[in-house]
Amino acid sequence: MMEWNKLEQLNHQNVGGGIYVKVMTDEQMELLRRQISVYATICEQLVEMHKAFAAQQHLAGMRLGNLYCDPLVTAAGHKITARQRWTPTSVQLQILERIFNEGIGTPDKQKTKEITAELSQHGQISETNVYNWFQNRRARSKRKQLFVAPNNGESEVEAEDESPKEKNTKLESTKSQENTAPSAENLYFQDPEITAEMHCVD
Amino acid sequence: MMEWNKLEQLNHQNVGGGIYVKVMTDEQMELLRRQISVYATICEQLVEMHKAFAAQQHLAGMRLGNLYCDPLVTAAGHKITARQRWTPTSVQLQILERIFNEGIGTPDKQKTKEITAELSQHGQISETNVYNWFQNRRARSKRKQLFVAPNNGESEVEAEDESPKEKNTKLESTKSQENTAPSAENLYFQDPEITAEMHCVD
DNA sequence: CTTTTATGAATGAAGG
DNA sequence: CCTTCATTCATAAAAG
Repeated sequence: MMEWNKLEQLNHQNVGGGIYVKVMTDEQMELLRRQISVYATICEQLVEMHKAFAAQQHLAGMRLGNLYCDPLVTAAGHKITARQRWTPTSVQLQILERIFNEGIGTPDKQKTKEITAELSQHGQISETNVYNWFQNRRARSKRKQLFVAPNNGESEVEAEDESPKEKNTKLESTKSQENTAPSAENLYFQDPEITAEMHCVD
Repeated sequence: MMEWNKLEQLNHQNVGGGIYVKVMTDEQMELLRRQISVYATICEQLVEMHKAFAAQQHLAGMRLGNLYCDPLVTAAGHKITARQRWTPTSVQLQILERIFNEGIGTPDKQKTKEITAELSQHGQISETNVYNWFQNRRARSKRKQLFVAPNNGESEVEAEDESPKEKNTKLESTKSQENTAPSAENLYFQDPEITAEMHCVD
């Protein structure tokens, strides 16, 4: 497969002392991840299909057992495609949190650059990371309030909270879009449990 | 299996200009090849098995075709979960992506209608969806550049791109949309290039 | 090691 | 067109 040959030729980098190593860009990494993932999905589909056929008629003759058990595949299959993600260091987190609180919440493009610059002194980080962080922080902070607000207030339910329980409720804000699937499917949606399972499947 | 996060930590190399890139050792490369080839083999075997079953009896009910062609059907035979919002099928995505790249970026009212018409042959979709998609695609592609642009360039690490042609590649065909469980069947049949490469892996 | 939770990232849609 | 919000997905970290 040429792809790798090409890779080899194009991605040899002379690192410092004159040693050549293979280098992959994020894009290439992503491509690989996708390719593998495609196979993983195909395998799953085929396996399911086979099960269906086999069950439908007791053709237990051809077992897939050995295929499933291949050490290289089981469990490893999908993990391979795992993708890395940024994780803020505690220092970075403190700073971000501080900025978020004092901050007036809306870090514009310029501000983002500054923040990124400051944080990069404490570890790897990119502007995108900062951008996403604030985006998520804001969204989640807001969502938390929604769970507290609906309550008449007074009493006690202490703000703080994080009561993890109700947090994951299903806001069934199903505003159906034009393409929502047939009504029957909606039933599935009502039950968080099932939904969760389905997510696991894919 | 090998974790990428670890890879990232251990294999980040500071190449010349201070840019970090991911590096793979020959062993890791080899491991990847083996893993991919395992999938390739299993897929082939499963396909063969399925053909055998299918031929053996015309199971009208479960057509292989349906599974492969309907992007909405997921692997496990699980019904598609109703979505709150439109999600392009992989076929639609490919087309959109293609139009975006070749296209001159500004789909006017008329153009949008045409595109919508074409895409609706591959799944539910509305003009609004198309409109939003291009809007977002453009905006994000642009933002990404801004985040990257400030980069002084320097070592332009790696091969990647720079295909002299144009910068469409650069945009973000890069990391993108692939979060959704890839509809394997579609990619499989529609991207011969990838398929071919993978078969050569071993 | 497996399950659960927290959270980084992706993306359709809405606002301005 | 650009920015922001809402929702979802995947995964690192934490819990069991």
